[in-house]
Parts: sequence; structure tokens; C-alpha cells
Amino acid sequence: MFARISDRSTEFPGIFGESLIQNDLSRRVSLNEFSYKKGTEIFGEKEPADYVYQVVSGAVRSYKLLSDGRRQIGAFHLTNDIFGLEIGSDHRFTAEAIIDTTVRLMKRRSLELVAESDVTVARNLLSMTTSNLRHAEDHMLLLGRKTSLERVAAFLIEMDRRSTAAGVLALPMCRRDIADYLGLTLETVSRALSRLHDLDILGFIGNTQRQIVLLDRKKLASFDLQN
Amino acid sequence: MFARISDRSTEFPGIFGESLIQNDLSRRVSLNEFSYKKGTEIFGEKEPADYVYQVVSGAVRSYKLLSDGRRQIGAFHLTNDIFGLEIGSDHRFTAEAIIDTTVRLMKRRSLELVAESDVTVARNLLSMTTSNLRHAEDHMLLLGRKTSLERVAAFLIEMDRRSTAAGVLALPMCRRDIADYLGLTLETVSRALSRLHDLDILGFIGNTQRQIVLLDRKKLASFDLQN
DNA sequence: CGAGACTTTGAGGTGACTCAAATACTGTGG
DNA sequence: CCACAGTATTTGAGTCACCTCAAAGTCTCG
Repeated sequence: MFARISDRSTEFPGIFGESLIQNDLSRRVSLNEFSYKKGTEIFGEKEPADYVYQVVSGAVRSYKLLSDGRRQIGAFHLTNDIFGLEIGSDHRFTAEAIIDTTVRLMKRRSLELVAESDVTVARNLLSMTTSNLRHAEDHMLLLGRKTSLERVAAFLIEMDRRSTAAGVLALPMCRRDIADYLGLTLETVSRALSRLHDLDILGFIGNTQRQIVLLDRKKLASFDLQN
Repeated sequence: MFARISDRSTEFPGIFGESLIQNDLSRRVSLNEFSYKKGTEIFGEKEPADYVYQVVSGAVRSYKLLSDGRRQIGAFHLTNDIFGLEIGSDHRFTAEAIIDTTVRLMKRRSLELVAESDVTVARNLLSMTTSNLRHAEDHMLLLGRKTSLERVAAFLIEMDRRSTAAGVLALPMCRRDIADYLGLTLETVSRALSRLHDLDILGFIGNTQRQIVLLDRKKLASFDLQN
């Protein structure tokens, strides 16, 4: 379930892909898999960033908290996504497993050593950081200037784009997670989804509220203004 | 006026600093200065990113627009700040001079060539991108979860930190720019500033609304919650 | 000094939030 | 396989922070 291949999945073969895992380079890095139960923390904000992670299966949320508990989720990490890569010494987000999740992890130091000699890996580090930057820049526009309906539409379109399962969009995260990603409350997210349902733009499947069918991608896209 | 040295000003000597301009490397890159009148565009979103820019004097805003005109400013660039650096082929923001501004510019291709051989420059490219990413991540939290007063307080603290002039904070941008940076309206920004003024946290100087004195940085900081 | 731009302030509106309750779903244990 | 407890979602009603519209005040610069 929730099988997905991120749009970033094939962009960085030099880091977690075949070139490190299956060929000679694999001996240069320590590479492990680790599993986290639903809701558990993978790393905390401001902890030393000694490892870089890749989602093998499951889903992860990265977030920041204000001292009074307000939360802003910066990104969701789905199958094959790489996360926790920092240039500074510490993590700048807390990462938690949204559902039971298996990650592959490697020592950051090892990665840096490889990057020293392997130009491809070094370029991929920059490329990944840029990819994260682009996402954050687009998300600033969403958070600063879009309406609730536009945010939810944009979210569905993003998840649809990152999803491989052609038919149904199976969301691993709850309404509160979506809300904290979009800068809304869970009730507002729910109302927006209901409204899109009423407009025959999406449908809910069978016995779960986490499975969504996009009935009219064109109409949906019309709610997500171009920038 | 508006003389400032960004906190990033001395971080990247390998790109625009002495190492490129005054020593041997300077012959490898084409480096020019160019001036823009207040309000004019330096480059547009989606245009090819052939140049990288550094503010010599003045101030620049980088923003995205929605099709109906809503604007989100992603960053302000002050003296010595580098902007317009892209890894992909196109700019992802429009950049405009806020006041009369002089920039130093260099061909991106030249920079990339230098980066090939000079590890320091390559590392600085990554370092700058990371710096931008960190700013965007923090700004997502502000846009998604902070109140208007917290946003304005955070803005003043950021500008104060980036300012060298110890006493007065001379803002080059108008209320609308601040509003579009903070995801608010200009009236809400004005009301927040008035409120901080009433609380004796800041003062306005003489005959301009752009010069602000931070009377009580401690109290101001208490409005900008930690994350 | 005067025109135009910018800022402040007020009054009223509204989209999203809060609080609350009903409904639906999930996983567990009998 | 069903009942139940706990969690998640939806929906409604009322509130509020911020927005919109409007007008007056302030600043800049020729």
C-alpha cells in the first residue's frame, strides 16, 4: 500500500541508487535499513545530522514547532525520497514516521567523503538541495497568498503528481498533517475536500477517508492558480 | 544611506569576493557593474538565468506572482547579498530594484567553470543554496503559523540583524513590500507597527516613516516565538 | 508650494478559526 | 465475526484576526 515513486526518485543515482549500493562504491559507505513505528521520531530538530535517510516504504513528515505547539510541516517524504540531508551540522526539522516506515540510512560523513572524489555525487548533493529549495519557494507562495481551496487543490495535485498509482490517491497522512502542511486547520481542510467532492471534482472511495479519486484533474487544476 | 552589510556578506569569498575580483581568478570571469532605477526589473521569473548578481548598493526584492496579481516576496537582498543564483536553467523569481540600485554581475557559465576546478567556489555554491534554503524553511513557518504581530516582529528582528547601522533601522522597502513578504496586507503591517510603537517597543524617527528605532529589542523578541 | 505617492486610522465585512457534537473508521480482543 | 474503544473525519454555529474599502494625514521631490 501507499506504493509510490517520487518524482525525485530517479534524479540522484549517485547517492542512494545503484552506483552506491550495487557497485564498487558501496564498500565505501555504511548503509543500513531501519524501521520506525507509526508516529515515532526519526530525528529531532537541532540534533546533529549524522545520517542521511531514504524512504524504502512508508511516509515521513518533516516539521518545525513553535514553543506553544503550533506546527508547520515543511515536507512529506514518500517512497524513494531522500530526507535529512543537511549542509550545516544540525537538522533543521523534526522527522516522524506517519505510518510504519522503513528507511535506508547512510553516514553523512561517508557521503561527504564520496562527494570529495566523485563529482557526480557532489553535483547530486547540490541538485537535491536545489530541489528542496524550489519546493520551499513554491510553498512560500502557497502559504503566503493562496486561499484554503487553492491550497488543498495544490496539495492534491502535488500528491497526485508524486503518486504512481494511477487511479486512487491513497494519502498516508491525516487531516491534521495536511492542515499543518498547508497552514490551515484540519476542519478547513475537511471543508475544502467536501466542497471539491460536492463539485464532482473528487470522490472518496469505499470505507476509508484516506482514499481519494480525482474525477476531474482539469477542474482541480483550475483552483490551483499558476504563478 | 541604507548602508548595510548582510550577515552573509563575508561567507562566500570565493565567488564575488577578493579571490575572484582582485587576484588571478579575476581574469577567468567577466565581471561588471550595472545600475537599475527604483522600481525596474533586473530579471524576470522563468527567464534564462545567465547571470548571478551581487548588490553593491541599494536593495532588491525577489517575488512570485499569481495570475491574478497576488504577490509573494521571497526575499529582500541588501548590500553585499548575492541573488539570482540558480541551479536549473531559469530564474524562479522576478527581481526588482526597490530603490536605485547598483549590482555587480557575472556570467553564470564563468562561475560554473571556476567551480569545476576550484573546490572552494564549488562549496560556496552549495553553501549559498543552503543558506537560501534555511531562510525559506524558516519563512514557511512564519507564513504558515505566525500571527501578524509575530510576523512583523520577526521582520524587524531580521532586518536589524542584517543591518550594520547600529542605531536606526532604515528600511528601503514600503509597507506593501513588507506586507507581501509577510503574507499580510499593508494596513495590517501598519497597524502592527503602530501597536509596537504604542507599546514603546519601537519609535519612528523625525520626518520619515521608513526610519525605525528599536527601543526594546528584548520585548520585541518576545513577540517572535522561538521555533 | 503642489502633485503624487505612501502611511495611518477607522468602520465594516469575511474567510478561516474555535468549539462542539455527530458520524465514520480502525484495530483489538472476545 | 462482532463489539467496543479510541482515533479520525465531517458538519454546524458562532467568533475573531485579518482583509477591504474609505478617508485623512504625511512625506517626497520637482
